[in-house]
Amino acid sequence: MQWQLRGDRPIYQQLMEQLTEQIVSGQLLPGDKVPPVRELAAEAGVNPNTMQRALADLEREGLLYTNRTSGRYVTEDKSMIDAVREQIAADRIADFMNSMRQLGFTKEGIVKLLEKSSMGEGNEDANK
Amino acid sequence: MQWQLRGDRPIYQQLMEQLTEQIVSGQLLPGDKVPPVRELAAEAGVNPNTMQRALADLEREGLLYTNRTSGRYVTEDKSMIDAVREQIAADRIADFMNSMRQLGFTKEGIVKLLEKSSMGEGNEDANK
Amino acid sequence: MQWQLRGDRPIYQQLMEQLTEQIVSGQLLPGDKVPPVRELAAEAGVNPNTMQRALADLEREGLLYTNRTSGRYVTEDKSMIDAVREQIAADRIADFMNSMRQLGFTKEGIVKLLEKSSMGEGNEDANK
Amino acid sequence: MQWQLRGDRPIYQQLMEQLTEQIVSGQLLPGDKVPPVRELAAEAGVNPNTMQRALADLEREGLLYTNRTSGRYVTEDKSMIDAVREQIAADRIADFMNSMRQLGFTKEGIVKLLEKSSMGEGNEDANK
DNA sequence: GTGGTCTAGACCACC
DNA sequence: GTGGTCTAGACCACA
Repeated sequence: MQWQLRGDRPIYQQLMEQLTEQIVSGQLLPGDKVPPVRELAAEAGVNPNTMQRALADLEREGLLYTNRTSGRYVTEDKSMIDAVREQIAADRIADFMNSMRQLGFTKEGIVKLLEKSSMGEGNEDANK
Repeated sequence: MQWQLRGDRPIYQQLMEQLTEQIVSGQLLPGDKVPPVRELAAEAGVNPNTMQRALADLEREGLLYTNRTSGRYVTEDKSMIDAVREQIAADRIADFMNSMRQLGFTKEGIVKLLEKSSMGEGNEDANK
Repeated sequence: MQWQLRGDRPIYQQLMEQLTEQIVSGQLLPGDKVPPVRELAAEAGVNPNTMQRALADLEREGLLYTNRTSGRYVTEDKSMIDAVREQIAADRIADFMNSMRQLGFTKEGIVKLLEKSSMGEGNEDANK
Repeated sequence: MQWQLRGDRPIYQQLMEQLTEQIVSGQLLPGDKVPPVRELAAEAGVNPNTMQRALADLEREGLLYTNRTSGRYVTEDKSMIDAVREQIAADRIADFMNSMRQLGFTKEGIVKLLEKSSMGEGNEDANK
């Protein structure tokens, strides 16, 4: 996994976001084992405590669970993962719409532009 | 005008972007006088040289022009402003679509969500 | 404030419990300023980070809130404090009842003994 | 029998308490033979000397007696067992009441809560 | 080898 | 001076 960290926001937050993206986008599937804290920390180039905090916070959110001695796993509650994905999508849509409106576009105008735009194929299952 | 500057990218670039946004969103109209460099620089809390560079670059792009004796003005070439707005919009749409696709959404799914979303009223004139 | 810490459970948990007791018992009133993290940490003889964690967790629970530069305060939501007190009371009652039942007492027998027992005066307001 | 031992208090004390609980709760009846020291020690995972001390102390209290040739037995003096149970109950009640009063409850409030609480059925015979 | 906790010490933003 | 974050390094329980 590749990590993109910037100094302008708490690192643990960025780690949480990127791990969440891995989960909601299906790169980490329900029930999958998450690599050990120390391994992820080394990968991301952060202190193990920082990664630990990110994982613990995701656990409080319900996206992960810990099996004390065997490691951390992605939740098997697909509806929770779906809910998180829908929330993230809603946030991004709101940001996007505001940004476009700032440029003087209306909702209808945006939809028209979007329909003309090209895009690679997504996962149909995600659009329930 | 309120300026949002961050230390992770060239300041003059951010100034250019925000001035461009002012122009394409109609907060600065074609032919409007742009405030003096020193005034803008003070407002933004940057060195006048930095603001000067941003304005000069926008001038090279054609969005501004200088009347040596009376100051800087927004271009009166509306088609150029429109072209810039369309370019910015296209970039934002591409970013947005990629980001949504990463979450597992298809173009059709995104359009559906967008149509359901609420948004304040935009300027119809902007959607030529 | 006097702190009682034992090595058999996480310290931050014990700190949370004792701070919670301070709040639900009215020794810290709604809106009261909580002493600075570093001061509490020194008082309790723990690392500031450990006290910080306890306070941050209480904040997530809603018992405290932070005013970024001026310090931490007890929530002014009295109903939340009441809810916590009722929960703690319910837990203690359950433990007590189980322990007494283990000794062979029935609920009626326990109530009878309790009525005979002596106790200092409590705060009537707490028994709404 | 399952033993719960912690490192923060003398082991023999904890053994005494748990054996006493067995007796006053009727899991060991008056006149019952107590298993051999070595067996109990093995069960509890403690040194036989430690278990021996616990049993000797209970014997001094009168809850056990030794028949030099056939082993240790629970006392047949039911009134002594009852007295011990009442003492333990009184202690637990006092602790409980203090703890609840600390939360701001009055004796009357506690009794009310207790009456509302649910509890499995106890042994009526124990409430003389 | 796993996650969990704790300490010590540092730096930052904010006002 | 306040809370917030991060690093480095250590120790623990558990299986």
